Amino acid sequence: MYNGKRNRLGLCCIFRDEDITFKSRQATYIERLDKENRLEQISVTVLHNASSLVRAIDYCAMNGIGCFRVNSRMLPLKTHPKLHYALTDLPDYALIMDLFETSRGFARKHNIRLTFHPDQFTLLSSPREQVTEKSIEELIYHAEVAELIGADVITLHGGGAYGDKAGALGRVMENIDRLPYAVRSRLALENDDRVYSPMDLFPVCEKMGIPLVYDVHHHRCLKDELSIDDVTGLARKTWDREPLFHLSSPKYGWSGNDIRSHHDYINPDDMPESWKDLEVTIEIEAKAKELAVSQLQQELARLARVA
DNA sequence: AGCGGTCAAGTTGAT
DNA sequence: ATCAACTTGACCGCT
Repeated sequence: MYNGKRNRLGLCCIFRDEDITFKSRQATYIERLDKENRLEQISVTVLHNASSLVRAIDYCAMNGIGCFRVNSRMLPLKTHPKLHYALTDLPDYALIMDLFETSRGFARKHNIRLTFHPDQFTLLSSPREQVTEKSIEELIYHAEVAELIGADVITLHGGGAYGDKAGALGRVMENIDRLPYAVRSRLALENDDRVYSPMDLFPVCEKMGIPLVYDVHHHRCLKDELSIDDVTGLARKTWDREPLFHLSSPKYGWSGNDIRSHHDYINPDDMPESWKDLEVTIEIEAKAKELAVSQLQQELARLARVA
């Protein structure tokens, strides 16, 4: 860990300069192949991704990065309605499992926390049962990979409000009760920047025993009556393990007309002072990826020396 | 090799 | 009505 601080910074999904990549496949292309070729193409892609995951964790270990968020497309098209497959169907199944096992062991050895953040199509608030069913399937897929590689968090947003926040959150709670243990034990809810503030989500978190991922940038975009330090304290209490927070800086500054889009780097002033000495994981959502994490590590270390 | 159009999926709010 | 934004641009066909 850098500078003796107890918090750890996390890198999200991809690298900017480092030659570590994750691939995906397009459904329309795969669909045109016959069954054998479909599995072959997907297998090669998954093998590449699993190998990149090992390298990503290694990079984090070598660079004092304590957390890595894993791309949801690790197993591309795994939950596609027509193209879905089982890991055991893949020709490179054994190799892939070896690499996942290596990832898990490596992450544990170097104390690198692994997380997931499923995409915007995964939500538990929709009034449409079909959407909910697909979402639960998607969550089960994430949990399957999470078990294999040893990831402990799957972060979701509240989703839409549909003109009735209380009703939507009611559905979220009902649907959390439908989740299998592998999902539920990893699920966390994150405040977003236009619908659900921390204040909106705390009651759900409390009732359901689900931790809150506190995104301070979103909170600055969508304020409620709670201060940053209020939410920091309340969010920490929702975790029975190390809390997970998110941090980013606005691309055009706080006085720009779009404060929501993310900057390439983090302005250290945007890091809440109270976070600096907490034992928490802070995922860095910045376009420059590993360069942004590295720069923030250095800035924070420098500021700590000055102070 | 490089370029432009396209990509499975949901919802919101700006234009 | 269209589109960008959201946790991440990457893929594919054509030249």
